[in-house]
Amino acid sequence: MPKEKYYITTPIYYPSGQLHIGHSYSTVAVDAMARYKRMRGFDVFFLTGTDEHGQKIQKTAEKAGKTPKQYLDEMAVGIKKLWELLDIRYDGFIRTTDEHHEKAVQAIYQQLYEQGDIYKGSYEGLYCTPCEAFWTESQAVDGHCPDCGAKLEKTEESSYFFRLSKYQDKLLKLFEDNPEFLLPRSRANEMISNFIKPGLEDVAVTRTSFDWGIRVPFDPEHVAYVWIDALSNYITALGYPDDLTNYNHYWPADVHVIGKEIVRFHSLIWPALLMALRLPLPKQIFGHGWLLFDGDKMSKSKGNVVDPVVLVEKYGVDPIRYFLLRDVPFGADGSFSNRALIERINSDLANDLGNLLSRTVAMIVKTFPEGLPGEFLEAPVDVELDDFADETLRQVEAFMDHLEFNHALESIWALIGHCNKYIDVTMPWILAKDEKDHPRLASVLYTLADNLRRIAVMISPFMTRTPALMREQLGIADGDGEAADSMTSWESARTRDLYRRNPEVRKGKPMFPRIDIEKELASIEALQ
RNA sequence: GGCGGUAUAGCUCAGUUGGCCAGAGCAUUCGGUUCAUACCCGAAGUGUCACAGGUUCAAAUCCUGUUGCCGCCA
Repeated sequence: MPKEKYYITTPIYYPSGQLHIGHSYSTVAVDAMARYKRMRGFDVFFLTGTDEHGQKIQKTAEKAGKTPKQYLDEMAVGIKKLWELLDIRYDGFIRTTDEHHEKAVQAIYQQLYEQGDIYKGSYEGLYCTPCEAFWTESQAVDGHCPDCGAKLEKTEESSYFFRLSKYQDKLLKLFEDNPEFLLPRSRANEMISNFIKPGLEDVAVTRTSFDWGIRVPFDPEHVAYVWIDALSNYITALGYPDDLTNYNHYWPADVHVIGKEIVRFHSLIWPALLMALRLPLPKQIFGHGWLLFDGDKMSKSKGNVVDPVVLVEKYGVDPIRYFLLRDVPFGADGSFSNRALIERINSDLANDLGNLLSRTVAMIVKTFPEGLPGEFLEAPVDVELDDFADETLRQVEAFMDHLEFNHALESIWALIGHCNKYIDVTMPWILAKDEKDHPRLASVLYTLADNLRRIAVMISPFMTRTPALMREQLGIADGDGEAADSMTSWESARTRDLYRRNPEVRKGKPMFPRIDIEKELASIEALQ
């Protein structure tokens, strides 16, 4: 049976500056989902990339004394390095300056123009001369530029428009017929009452005020302006319109994961564009919240941008991935702070998971240096813990269906808590004292080790290094191959009692050393 | 200004269609334990559920108004 496909995307990021923890957040989330689906046997295509045109890129490059292309090539290298650092395993990385993409965008413009979905008009707005940018009435601060503060002038510019208004009724129907098309649900209400119902206006899709962009084929004075160029990446990355092999296989996307600031473009303009092109629509758009810093929006001007590279170097990939996915309810805004991060690391990773592994392995090594014996005496508490793990797995799967990463992790940690409690109840250190209790002790330790094995599988979509570290100590083979797969695949988490007899258990270093929070915060403070 | 969202323990948040003394995790305090990364287990809490009215036998949950914060306004 051929595998079912799963196509998931991140936004394409705008590299006018270094990416921060907020970008990492979207990408880590998509990576976790992609890893999960791969483990569930899907044929996954995970797309990410960069949006490389526009005036801001042009100016940033100029300031750096580089050509846009030079500048962008360097940025793209940096971004790929960041994803490598965070163990992001994407299948495609599109740059909107890729030759294929540029040609595809031109073809799309041409088609839309020919069929009358794009027409010539003029764009009126408030223009800021120093910034060379247009602003709307509402964006302007007292008639002045919100960026530089210069006085704005009313200006008109010739522009081509996309007939968004024509698709108004179809869009309304789309939202009404598919309550899961745009999540969270509140965003859909916003789109309907804020935009669709008052009446959609056509959108300007070309500019003449800058030239770092894709030339519009039917009018060389104009370059493509963001929407069509950026949004179409989701299909051009699959080869559309020339090479349809991947496109036919993967499109439509199963989910576009985006930040809430671009919900409007993805849920209105993008479907309308696809309708105009007579292509299938994505199944779902998920607009997640923002990662705030101490409750404040991150911005360069505030100087509170959190650099993911620094965090990973300091604390490791898995703690950062864990924090992002656990602490922030996907969909709502979350808050990053050094204190919150360290508290999570200490309580969840060091105390709960790390210590559980540590105490289990230590007892096995101490009492059964030759490995767990084949004969042991099972008790109802053991079965009860295994049942709990079964239920945990079911919950994790249900939560993942709705991209509720934080809840999935919460469930797994409830199982970890249950294991710690199980140790208290069974009191293995007492059993160790008397040799005649050793069969019972073997069962207790076996139950713990087997559940740790299952936990290692369940956390695999979220944490990329920890499962291997756990298996190493538990004496479970890792890596590819059937032998390893039987203990590490998602399906193996469904099955209990897989942990072998006489494993080569060895004590390792603590996976997550406890951090002295006050000292750590003080040293961070000192750096600033 | 318009539309929408949100306001619950020190912190981060759950609270389904209104119904037992309002919950979880973390942090705090106390007790237990000692296999373990001074960890784990247990207990104790603390709350005018933003404010003011209203509907109801009954509201954190519905309605109205006010205030704070947030997003969007092509």
